[in-house]
Amino acid sequence: MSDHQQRRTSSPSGHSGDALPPVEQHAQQYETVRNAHETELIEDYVELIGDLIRHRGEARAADIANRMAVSQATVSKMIRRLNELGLVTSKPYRSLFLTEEGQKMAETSRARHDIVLHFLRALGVDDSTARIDAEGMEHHVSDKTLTIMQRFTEQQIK
Amino acid sequence: MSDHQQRRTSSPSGHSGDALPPVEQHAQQYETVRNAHETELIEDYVELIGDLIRHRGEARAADIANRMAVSQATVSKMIRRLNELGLVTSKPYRSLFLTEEGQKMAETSRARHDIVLHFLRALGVDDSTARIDAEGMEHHVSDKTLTIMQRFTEQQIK
DNA sequence: CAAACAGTTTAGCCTTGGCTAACAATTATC
DNA sequence: GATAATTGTTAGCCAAGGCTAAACTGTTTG
Repeated sequence: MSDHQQRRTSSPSGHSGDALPPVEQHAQQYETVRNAHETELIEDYVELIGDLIRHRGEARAADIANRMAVSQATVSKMIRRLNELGLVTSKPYRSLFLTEEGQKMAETSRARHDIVLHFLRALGVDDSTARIDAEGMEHHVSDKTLTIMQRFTEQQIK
Repeated sequence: MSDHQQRRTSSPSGHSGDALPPVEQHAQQYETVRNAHETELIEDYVELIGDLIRHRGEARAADIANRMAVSQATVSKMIRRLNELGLVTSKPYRSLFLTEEGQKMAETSRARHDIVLHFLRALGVDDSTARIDAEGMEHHVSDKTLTIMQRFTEQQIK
């Protein structure tokens, strides 16, 4: 037990910033972030594969490596994982396909990504900054917040 | 080279979603995210240590472990890294202190965190969701966007 | 003041996600 | 159609960030 002692009930001296959240809530914040990190990369790959298929007609490992700025070996290894996870199907030396589940994930990711990106632009962020920020943020925005962002964007446009 | 072939200049069929960004830009997005991930955890630890010191008078490994929902062994190992990075000083079995540099990092992180958190609340996100989202988002929001968020929050309040 | 307990550290393990180098297959080119 | 170039795979390395179990230190308390 013990979040150490509980002397000094309120904040000690006149410092800035909010109070510390209760331990359980605080712990949950960090856990949520760690969980997001586990799926994040997977989603990025799947999303990119989906985008490549949509925009170029096929997804090849070399393209993925280029666009992710990562070695082909890394992509190859990752594809094996995606296979094991049942997200893509692939025959050696051939281009990739998404499974049902993979397509669903790609779709969800892309939708989320778009909402965040459009939101940032609606907020007044320039395009290239918005793209970079969106890429990082998308995995950490809850559905609730996503909904609010979407509403905001629509209002801004109308 | 080659982002594979460039046939099909514009987007193929009437699909939704934005076009793919040019390879270099796309690659940079992913690189930025990867870089953020490297510093992210470090910043979280330093920020939390700073918060504990500010709010409780001291930072002990057990508190960190509790609040991060992580084992003490993990914290211990991390503290060694923070030491090597010159961010904290520690004597064995004693509580932690931030170096000059560590304090600067804690301060910056906290400021960023607060901006994002207050922004989300100003947007209309409920407190506990805002806290969780802020924790994940803070490391992926550029300075430019941060400025815009801050402006937004101020306007909302006034 | 000795024993029990709480806190810390160390050792050793695991998975992820990078990398390079070497090799294999496919595709393009002469 | 042989050879060169491109693309894909495999093997083996590394660091980061988790974990558990065991050993050690410091503090509290009977």
